[in-house]
Amino acid sequence: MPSERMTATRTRNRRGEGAQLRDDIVAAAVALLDETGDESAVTLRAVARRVGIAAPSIYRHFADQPSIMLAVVQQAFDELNAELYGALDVAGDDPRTRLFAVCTRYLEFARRHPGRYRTMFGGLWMPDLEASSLTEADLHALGRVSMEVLVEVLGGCVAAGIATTTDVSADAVALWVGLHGLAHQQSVTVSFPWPPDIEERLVVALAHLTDG
Amino acid sequence: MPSERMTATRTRNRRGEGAQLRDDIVAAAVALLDETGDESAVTLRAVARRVGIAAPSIYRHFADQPSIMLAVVQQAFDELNAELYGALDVAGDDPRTRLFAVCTRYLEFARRHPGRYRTMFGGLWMPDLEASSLTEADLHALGRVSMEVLVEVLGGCVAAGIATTTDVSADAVALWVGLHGLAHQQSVTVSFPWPPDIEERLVVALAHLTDG
DNA sequence: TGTACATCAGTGAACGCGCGTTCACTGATGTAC
DNA sequence: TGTACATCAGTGAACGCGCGTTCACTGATGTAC
Repeated sequence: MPSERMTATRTRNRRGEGAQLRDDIVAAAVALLDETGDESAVTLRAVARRVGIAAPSIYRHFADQPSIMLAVVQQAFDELNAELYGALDVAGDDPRTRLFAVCTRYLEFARRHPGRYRTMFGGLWMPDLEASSLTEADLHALGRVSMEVLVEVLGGCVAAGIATTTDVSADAVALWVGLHGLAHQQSVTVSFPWPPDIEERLVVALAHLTDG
Repeated sequence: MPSERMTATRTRNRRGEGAQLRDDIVAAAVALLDETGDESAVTLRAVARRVGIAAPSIYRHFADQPSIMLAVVQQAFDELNAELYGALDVAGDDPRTRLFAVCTRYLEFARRHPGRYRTMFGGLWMPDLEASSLTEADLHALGRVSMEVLVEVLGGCVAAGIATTTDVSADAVALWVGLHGLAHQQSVTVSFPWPPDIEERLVVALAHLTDG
């Protein structure tokens, strides 16, 4: 009889496959975050219950509780980056289509995983930089891919003559700011009196598109 | 000897002036939030320690712990609204100046009170609507003033012929989204590679200004 | 003016809870000889 | 092929802590008579 009520029953991993549990722990933390939308619900013990293991078992794979959250965030950024590249792959050659494909996919990610999005950009998981093994460069690297993709699609519009941007990288930042504002607010509130074309309005303005 | 170590010593209020403590409690909660930047640091007991009272004394003024947070958020929105009206009062008549005065003031508020800004728009304090006395209309009312001010200054630019907006209220929402994205990210990270003119870039694009 | 009393502002002790973390351990499984 | 042993994956009990909340209370202060 386990001392904590568990929501799952696991069979122990074979020798040499203990690392599998690490992935299960992160997945359970993500599930808790998505379901509750509340970062503080992702406690070490709640994660352990979810996975179906005893709480101390987590220490074989993570140094402490914040490390779990950090792993969740890093994985979430990887997923977001993959989504954006995926949108590019499917989008074809038209620069306007490519721009909107990326922006829409970004917003969809936030809508589909509001808890994760809020956590990624909420700053609460941010490690004490001196206490952690992460460098500030690592942190910036997490979001850099999104920015690179935006620079690429925005540059495509400029090259095609449908956007009047003179400083692509600065306007890519402005575009990201707009996307982030919309994504964040949508990840917080379900009911908000949005204009129906808020996304297009935002992207057209920030990308300085000249051609409908 | 008090049972909890306190950081302040208070003299008890005179009869009939007990309501004063309510303000002190909210002020202490705000101070904790501003200092730590962490909503979860604002516990009932931490607030009591900060005020210099015993923890149960709070129940004379708040039904429970979330009610404190709710009061903090409502007061913060009142402050933001006052700031925006204050910026309008000082700005004079030039519509471009008025637009930038409001936007700049909004961003300054977020930079000056990052913890409060994050809490206001972070959604975590949001009450269970059925458990709370607040209606959804009350919640929307909190942010409506900012939007009205934006509509006003944006409308002023259109009337003066320096902005090519056809739907002022929809573009005011888009402008707010941009401001919020910038304000939020700045309230989370101190080091971010912003273009130096990010604010102007954002406002000019989203307000569709035509004249430098 | 004096006194009994009601009210008000706030206290102190205690409760049960979930948390992160530690420690010594258990039992299955692969490996060396 | 058999067996001793090292390693690995994970456990169970316990710890101290801060939390939100409850309860019966205390002591000062204003008020009615």
